[in-house]
Amino acid sequence: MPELPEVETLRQDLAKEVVGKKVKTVSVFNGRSVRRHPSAKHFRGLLEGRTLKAVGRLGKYLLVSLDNKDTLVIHLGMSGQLLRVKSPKEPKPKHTHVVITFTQGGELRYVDPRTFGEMFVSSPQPPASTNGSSLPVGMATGDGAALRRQVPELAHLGFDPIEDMMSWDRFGVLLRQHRTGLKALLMDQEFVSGIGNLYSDEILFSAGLRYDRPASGLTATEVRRLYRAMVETLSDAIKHRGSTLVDEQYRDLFGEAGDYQGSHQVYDREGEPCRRCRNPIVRTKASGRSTYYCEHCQV
DNA sequence: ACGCCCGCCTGTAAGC
DNA sequence: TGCTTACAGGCGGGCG
Repeated sequence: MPELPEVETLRQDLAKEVVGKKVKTVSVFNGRSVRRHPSAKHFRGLLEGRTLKAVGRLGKYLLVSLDNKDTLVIHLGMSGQLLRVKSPKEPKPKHTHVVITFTQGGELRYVDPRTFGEMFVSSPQPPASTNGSSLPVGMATGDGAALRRQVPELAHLGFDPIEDMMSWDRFGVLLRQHRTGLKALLMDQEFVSGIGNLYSDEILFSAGLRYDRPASGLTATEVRRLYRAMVETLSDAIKHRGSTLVDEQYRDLFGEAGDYQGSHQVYDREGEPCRRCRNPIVRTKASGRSTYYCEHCQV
């Protein structure tokens, strides 16, 4: 389940490996992976001949800038993987849905068993029209706003917790606008983008807050703890190149596993002792998702 | 506004 | 052992 730290790790790898490369051919083996396009041929046409200029990220979305102002958007969904391969002769894993070959040699492969992920080429919104008032309330100025103009399909996403820093006061104002439970709000991509089931549980443990605390009811101290926990947990996970769980298929661009799973405090640790107070970690259901927390450390 | 459920998918694992 | 069932969950949509 690639979330922000895993996607950021891939972004860094891609920036080193594919920027400057020119797309020679695109092969689509499963049209579902490019379902936003009328046809696989349409997708190929927008990509072939283009040079990759830069790799950005917004929440869980990878944004590969092309030399004609278009952007190749990649979302890994639940089980998506990107693999950099030196030789086309290397055996293709099952569920390889898209292969991009470069004129300089080598391939970028998109593998996705559950096909929840997707790739599409996006064109920037023509200027003129609206002002910024349609942007989400949480939007910081600068990069995030520019990315949203560059990729109109992602305009609904909330602020990126790593790219769009903000003051505690501002974060508190945003929290007070929602009566949702904290976990549901952290996972709401229109509020903040990039956090999924695993990191929401880790962040809330780090902040010492329960998953079902109403977002609008936090004290100033708790707002600061939550903001700090969010930024630090995600940053630590990026430093460790993300989480690869036993039954998860997340791998980096070279097929290597992440390293953060050993640092998990609560996720997938039902019944195991809390690393802080030794009480067993509790598992429950919240909005249909497995939720792990410590009854003693989180209030 | 918000909580909750479904459908989309496949691989894995538990249950009978 | 072999079949069926449950579970994993990102996201969009729908319903109460």
